[in-house]
Amino acid sequence: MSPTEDAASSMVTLADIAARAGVSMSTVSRALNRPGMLPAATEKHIRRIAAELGYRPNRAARALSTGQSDLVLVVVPDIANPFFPRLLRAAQRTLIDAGLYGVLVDTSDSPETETRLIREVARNTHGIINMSSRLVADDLIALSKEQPLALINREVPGVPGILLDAEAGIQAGLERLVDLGHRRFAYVRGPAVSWSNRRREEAVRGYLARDTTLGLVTVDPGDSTFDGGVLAAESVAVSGVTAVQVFDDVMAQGVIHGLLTLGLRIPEDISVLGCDGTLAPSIRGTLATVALDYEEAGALAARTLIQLRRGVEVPQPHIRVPGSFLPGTTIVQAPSPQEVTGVDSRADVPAGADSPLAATDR
Amino acid sequence: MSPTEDAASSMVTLADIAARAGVSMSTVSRALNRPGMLPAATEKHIRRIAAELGYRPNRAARALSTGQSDLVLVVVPDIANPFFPRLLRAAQRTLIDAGLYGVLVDTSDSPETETRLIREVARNTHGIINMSSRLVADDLIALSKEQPLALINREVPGVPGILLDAEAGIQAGLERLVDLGHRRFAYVRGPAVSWSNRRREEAVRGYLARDTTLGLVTVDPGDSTFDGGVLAAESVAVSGVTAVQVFDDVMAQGVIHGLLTLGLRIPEDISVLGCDGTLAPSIRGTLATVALDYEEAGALAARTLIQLRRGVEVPQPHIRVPGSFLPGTTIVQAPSPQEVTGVDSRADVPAGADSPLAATDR
DNA sequence: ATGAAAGCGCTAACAG
DNA sequence: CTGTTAGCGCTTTCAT
Repeated sequence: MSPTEDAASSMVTLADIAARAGVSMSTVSRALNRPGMLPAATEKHIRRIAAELGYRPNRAARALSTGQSDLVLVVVPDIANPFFPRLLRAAQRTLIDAGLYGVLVDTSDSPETETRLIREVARNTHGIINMSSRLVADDLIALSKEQPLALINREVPGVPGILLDAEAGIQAGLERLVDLGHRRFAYVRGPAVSWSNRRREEAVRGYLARDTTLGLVTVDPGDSTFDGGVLAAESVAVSGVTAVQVFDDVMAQGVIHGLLTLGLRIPEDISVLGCDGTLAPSIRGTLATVALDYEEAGALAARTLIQLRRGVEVPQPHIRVPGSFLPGTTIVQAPSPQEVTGVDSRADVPAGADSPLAATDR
Repeated sequence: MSPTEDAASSMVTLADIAARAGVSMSTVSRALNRPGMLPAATEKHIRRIAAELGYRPNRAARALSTGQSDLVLVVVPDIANPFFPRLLRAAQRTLIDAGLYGVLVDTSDSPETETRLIREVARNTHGIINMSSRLVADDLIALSKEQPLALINREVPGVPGILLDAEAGIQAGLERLVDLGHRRFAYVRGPAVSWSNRRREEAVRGYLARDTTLGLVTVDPGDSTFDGGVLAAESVAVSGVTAVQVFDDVMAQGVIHGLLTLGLRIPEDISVLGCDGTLAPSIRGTLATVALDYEEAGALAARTLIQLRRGVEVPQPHIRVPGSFLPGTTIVQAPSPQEVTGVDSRADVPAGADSPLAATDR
């Protein structure tokens, strides 16, 4: 059979059912939307007829009447960034199960576009799931006062947020590295504006601070891409570290590529730890990384939003979904001590061609 | 400023503008929706007031009145499959520019779910973009009679479709391989149901048929994943080929992994050519592949749908968007002839552990 | 327990 | 050229 009813039956209206059942429209409406309000017999009768006729509510009419849409705006800076698809999938499935529909909007990483599109689209939605928003906190707070708003990877006071927190995974990875004899580490940064980046650097810094014999160098590439990683590799190479934690997997691939090009061996000379687990399904068993629970986080965001739509106060506004260490072949025993070179300048230096020098900062 | 108007002003209605402008609602409606119908002066005046008040149309009301929604259903088998995000992004941007909104639905690769969700959601949308649909042709034909329908990677008679056609890229890649001295090739298949897979195999077969000295072996893994690729590697290894075209990049990574595990060298012993270019932004410069133009295809699908919504007959129902060969380090000179082993069984054999034997089929 | 009726915001005849 | 009017399909008082 055809996947939708034919044109005629898809236009079945409450009035049609009412006529057929010999009751009024309001009765039909009640039977369908307020289970238990009517005598069980009539309710069942009406529901049967509705089913027979293949009735599907006209959402626009309902929205107009109630002033409440079943549309949820889902905002993403870049759908093609492998960080988002699994989140989207989980959120979308949860929404569908609740009878809600997600309108997907890609903001091209631009706060202006984000503002414009939200303003344009949000008029006709009820609820927003905003992933890795590029807006400033104040805008998000203001937005959350107009409409239910659930954030992903933003920690804004008073606004519910789901946080994909790599800390535990990063620290487990670092622990493994320390056990393997590594003492000098680099962290290659991601986008400065990103909550994830700040959080990850904190995690690295926090873990290494436990032991004063451990050293950290941070590298600030211009660009959080594969190419940025390639560039960052120069700084990593001269920094004398034996292990590097990179902001995400794509950059980590760039770092590896860059290090190999510079004549270093991976992992013999330098161990590399990525983050996100986005490449795992495609290129398994190579890059050690931190796997994030996208399914859980996406579903949580949707569930939070559904609560907010219902007017339920969300008790715990910020939920952290922990990531876990995913071993790989890019991590091995630290090279023997005499091969390790120390560095001791102090300021962070961008990994540009001119100043390919990284610096210790603790 | 806040990204949306405040609650009060976001509820500005046509009547408000009419009152403020001292005209009737219909005049306002005309000024806003039928540019040029009114005297330029009044139109401008009304538009100014509307802008001042921060008017945003209530789409539900408009939909109810016109019987036409500005929602477009976008159906995808699996958002997390890297084949789709860039298509989605392009389609979504084109839709937004046309004032339309995409409701995203993921069918979990299941035709049943696809049918159910389309039936449920399509009632309230006008137009469907269906990517790599799992439905049978008849269902799609039926669906296209109820609502504008644009397909991606499905070739269904009478239904407009955009086809990401890897043929040209595959053939350019094969040509390169032939120039490098390769004579015996394998094709590792993707999902049997997939249009892409059939088309790609055809492309390989068609190209190699030009020269009777060229041989082809096909391998049928159980599963179109990284692991399927690993399994397929066994058959590839024993087939005596020196070059292999794999259905897609993810499987190609699996094949490479499998071949390496079996002790073969890549690319010295076997050259590998992937397809899709999905891994290119993350792992550049390694896998030779066929880059597809997702941006063009996604935009074309959206534009086609927009035409259909306007009642415009689409002249050329099936548009092929050609892919192009993307060189990589997995392709080199064929090993010297004496190293090459021939195979000459004839039937396709699944690449299972029990029968790790591939077969020549032309 | 059920029906009648008003109205959500907008569009589209139909008048003037 | 512009205003009046009647719905679109549904929910929701308010009566009965």
